[in-house]
Amino acid sequence: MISTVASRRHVIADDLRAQISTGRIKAGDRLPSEAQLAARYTVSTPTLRSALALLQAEGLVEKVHGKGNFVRHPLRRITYVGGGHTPTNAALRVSIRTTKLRARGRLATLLRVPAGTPLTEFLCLSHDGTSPHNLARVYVPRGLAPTDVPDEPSGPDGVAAVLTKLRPPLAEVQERVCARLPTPVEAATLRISSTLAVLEVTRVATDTTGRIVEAALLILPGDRADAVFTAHPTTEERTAEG
Amino acid sequence: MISTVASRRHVIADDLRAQISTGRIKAGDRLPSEAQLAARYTVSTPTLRSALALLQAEGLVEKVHGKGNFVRHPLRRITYVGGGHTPTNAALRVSIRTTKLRARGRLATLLRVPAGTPLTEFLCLSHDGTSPHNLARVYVPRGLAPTDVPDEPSGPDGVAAVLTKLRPPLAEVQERVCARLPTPVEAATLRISSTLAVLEVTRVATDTTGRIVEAALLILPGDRADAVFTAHPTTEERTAEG
DNA sequence: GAGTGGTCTAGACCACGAG
DNA sequence: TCGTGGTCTAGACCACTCA
Repeated sequence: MISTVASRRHVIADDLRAQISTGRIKAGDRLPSEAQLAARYTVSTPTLRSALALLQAEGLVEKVHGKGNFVRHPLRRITYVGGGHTPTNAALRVSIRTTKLRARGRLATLLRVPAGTPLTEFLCLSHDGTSPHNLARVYVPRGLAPTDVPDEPSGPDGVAAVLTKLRPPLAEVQERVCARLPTPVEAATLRISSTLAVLEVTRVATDTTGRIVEAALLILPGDRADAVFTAHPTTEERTAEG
Repeated sequence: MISTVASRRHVIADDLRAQISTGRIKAGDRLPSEAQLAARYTVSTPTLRSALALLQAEGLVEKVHGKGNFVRHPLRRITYVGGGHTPTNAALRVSIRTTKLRARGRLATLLRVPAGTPLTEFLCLSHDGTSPHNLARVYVPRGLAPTDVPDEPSGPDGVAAVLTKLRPPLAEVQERVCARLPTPVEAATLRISSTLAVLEVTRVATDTTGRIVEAALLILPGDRADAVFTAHPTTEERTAEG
């Protein structure tokens, strides 16, 4: 066996987890201070903190510097639907920042354009209620639809319209998914613990001429997001693989 | 700004990371002992250890109790191809354990069968060289193809044959992907740090009659795995969404 | 300023691996 | 037995929040 006598932090984490899931500590509640908890469990503060770290990594507890440890609200699950469907989730509040830049390194490779190609970046942060729920960076070559992409799209609808215009000729959407820990910036933006895994979706859309018209990098918090992909092998494989 | 003066552990982690990526410390090498490193960086052991924890979470360093910290070999990337393709990767060594069990809770829901339905579980552990590279649990209702599923399939080929027999009538494959930290068992099985995120793929295959013929739970180590899904919206959406 | 978490120290003791 | 990592302690000092 790996575990000898179950380390103290796990015992404490299990106890707190049970109290949270049974409702003895409710969502939004502040936990007792770390000093109080340490005293209650008769452990030192570092040990108590390492127990809380486990709960943080599960997304169950959020630490707020100077205020305390809080039980997170049970969050609505996020389902990312793959296959090039437009994510027209009207319930979300989306803030978008548009930036012009030029393709470099990884981005140039993704879009299969030479380095230096002018791009438009849409940096989208979706909010569900008060908490951020996903982070998306969408890159579109500026040469593609120059008149369709205004410098300052009028809010979410503006960008949605732009993206929809790119949609009809789409021929292939490839989505690459990986799991990793967030970068410090991502953790701060999504307000998640830096020990909570994220789901990263890299989406590349190709039009009928084989040209890449969009690359998107989506970051979804792992505690409440999953991505769904549906395939119909019998119909699809006839065309794709004979 | 969040970071005031970049905590010591990050400075140390950055330094070690640079030494590893520039080749000054080579793959497979043992790092100096934690006590030596702590002395070199003039920090206490807990601080030094927390720096190593960062590298562990990235999959860059592996700790072996009683022996030391080792730089992991750059690992071949694993690409899981979605869409119901048979993963016929002959380069992998696969060990399979077959178990008979009955559907309960989550499994019954997944397979849409009543609780108590007899199932066959294939627990597959793939190895690429010496290190484990993915963990799969495949569940097939026993009532489906009773004569096709022998009690003890003769190694990988036996199971591959079984799974292939289930393939022709497949109508839909749905794959749900999420990111999370591994369970202690998964971490031990895959020999990864419990702070290294994994990619979990839940695959459900339906035949032409709408019955679920297979549910699979795949666990892929996040440091080297990603899943790829390809869709052809213009052809697919005509049939799926009109 | 009082209370909170964030980071770090200097050391103790235990468990594992190899000789 | 010895060197390694694994866990824990009892405090120190700093940074943030709020009154």
